[in-house]
Amino acid sequence: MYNTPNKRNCVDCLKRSPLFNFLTQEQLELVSKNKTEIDFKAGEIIYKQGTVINDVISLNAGMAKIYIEGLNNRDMIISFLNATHFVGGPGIFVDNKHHFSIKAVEDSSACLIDGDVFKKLIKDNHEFAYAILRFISEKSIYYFNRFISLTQKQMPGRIADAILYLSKDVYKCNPFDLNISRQEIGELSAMSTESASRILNDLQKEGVIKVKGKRIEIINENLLKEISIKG
Amino acid sequence: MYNTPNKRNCVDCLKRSPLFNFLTQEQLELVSKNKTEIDFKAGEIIYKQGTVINDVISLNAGMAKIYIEGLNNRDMIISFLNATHFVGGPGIFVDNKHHFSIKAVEDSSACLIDGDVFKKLIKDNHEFAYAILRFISEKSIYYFNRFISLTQKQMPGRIADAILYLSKDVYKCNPFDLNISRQEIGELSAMSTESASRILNDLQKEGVIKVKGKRIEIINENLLKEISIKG
DNA sequence: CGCGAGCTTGACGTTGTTCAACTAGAGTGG
DNA sequence: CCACTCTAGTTGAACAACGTCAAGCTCGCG
Repeated sequence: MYNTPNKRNCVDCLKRSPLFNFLTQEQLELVSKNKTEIDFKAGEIIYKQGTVINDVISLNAGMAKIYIEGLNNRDMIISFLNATHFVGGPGIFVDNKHHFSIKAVEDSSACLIDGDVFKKLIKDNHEFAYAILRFISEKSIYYFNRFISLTQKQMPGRIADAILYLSKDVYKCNPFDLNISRQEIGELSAMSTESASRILNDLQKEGVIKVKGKRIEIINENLLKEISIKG
Repeated sequence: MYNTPNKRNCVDCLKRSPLFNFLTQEQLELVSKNKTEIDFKAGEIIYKQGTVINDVISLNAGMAKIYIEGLNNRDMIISFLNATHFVGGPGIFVDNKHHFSIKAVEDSSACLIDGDVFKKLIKDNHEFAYAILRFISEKSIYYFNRFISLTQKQMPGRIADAILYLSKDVYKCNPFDLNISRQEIGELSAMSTESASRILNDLQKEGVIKVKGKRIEIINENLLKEISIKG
C-alpha cells in the first residue's frame, strides 16, 4: 500500500460512486482536496474491524471483500466491492469505529475521503444526505435477505444464493472465473470449506451448474433459483 | 384496532421517541397535525411485510415485535419494541414497501406519522436527518451482531444472547416475566420451539438461570455471558 | 521433477430438527 | 365443583444436516 499523487479530480472522475452525483461542483472540489488515492495489493487490509474511522472510501478499481471477524477466527463475508462502490461503515454515525474489515481480494485502488468532510457534506447537502439514507437502507434490506438465507435455508439454498449473487452482482457475467477461494465461498454462505466444495459438486451432478476449478457456469438458472427459493 | 382522538400534542408528549427531540416546536406541531394515534390489541398486525408504506410509527405504550416472514411460514424475530421506540422501515427510502412485519405482542398504542411529513422533516432539518442516520446505523451494527450470533454460535450461545437481550433491553429487569411464547424465543434465536425449550432447561440444570413457566431469572450472569461469547 | 497450497472426498461424530406422545394449566360449560 | 377441551410447553427417540478430521488429489510454480 502506497500513496500516489492525487492526479484524478473528483469533479470529472468516471470511477467515483454514483452517490457523488448529488454533490455540487464546489462540493466535489472539496472532496478532491480531502481525498487520498491509495493502491492496495491483493490480500492487503483496507479497514480493520475495531479501529477508529478516519475516512470513507470509494473503490476505483479492483475488488475487495467486506467481512465481519466473528468467533474462533471465523469470518463472515458480508459482500464484495467493485469499482464505483462506496463504503461508509455504520460506525461513522455511531461510535466512530469500524464494525467490519475490508480486504482487497485483488489489486485495487480506492479513494479515501476524510470522514469529517463526508459528515459536513451530509449536513450541507440534504439531497446527498437523502442518498446516503437510501444507500444505507438498501443495505439493511440486503441484510434481511441474508438473514433468511443464512438462518432458514439449508446448504444447497445458501450456495445457490451465493452463486446467483456472484454471477449477477459481483462478476456480472455467466461463466465467471472466481478470484476467491472455496473457503471464502463458505464464509459467504455460513458453512465450512468442505461443505461448500461438496455442495458445488452436488449441484454440478444435478446439472444445475458446471464447475471447473475457479470457473463456474450456471447451466439451469431457473432450477438454481428454485433451489434458492425452496431453501 | 380503532382510532382515538388525537388528544396528545407531540410538542410536550412524554412518550414520543427521543428522535423527535431534534425537531423544532414548529416541526413538532406539523407532526402533531399529521399523526394518528391508534390502539392495537395483542396479536394485531401493525405493519404487514410487502404492503406499501404510508407512515412511520412511534410506540407510546405496550410491546410489539418486528419480524421477517421467511420460508415455509417460519418467522424470524428481529427485535422487540417498547414505548418511545421509533420504527421507519428501510423501505421508506427505497421502494416504499415494508420489508418486515410488526405485530403487537400485548395491547399497545402507537402514533402513525405521515411518511411524506417524515421525509420533509429529513430534508428540512439536517440535525434530524443526522439523528435518523445514526438510528439506522445503530440498527446495522445490531444486525452484524445478530449475524455472528445466529450463524456462528450453537444453540446455548444463541439462547444466552436471547436471554440477555430480553433482560437488558426489552424487560429491563432481572427476574422477568415473559409475555412471549417459547416459539417466539425460538424465532428470536433461529431454532425450533422444542430446541428453545430444551436449552432453557439445560441452562437451568447448569444453574445459570431459573425458569418457571413464563418467569426467567438470571442466576449467574457472568457464566451466561461466557456462554454467549463462547458460542 | 518435486513442493505446497488449495481443493476434494470419505468416514465419523456432533448438532439440531422432526415427529409423536405426553403433561400442565387455563378456560368452559354442565 | 368437576369433567372436558384446548393450547402451550416438555420430553424422548429417530433421523437428517452439518462440521471435523484425515487422507488423497490437483495444479501452478520454482
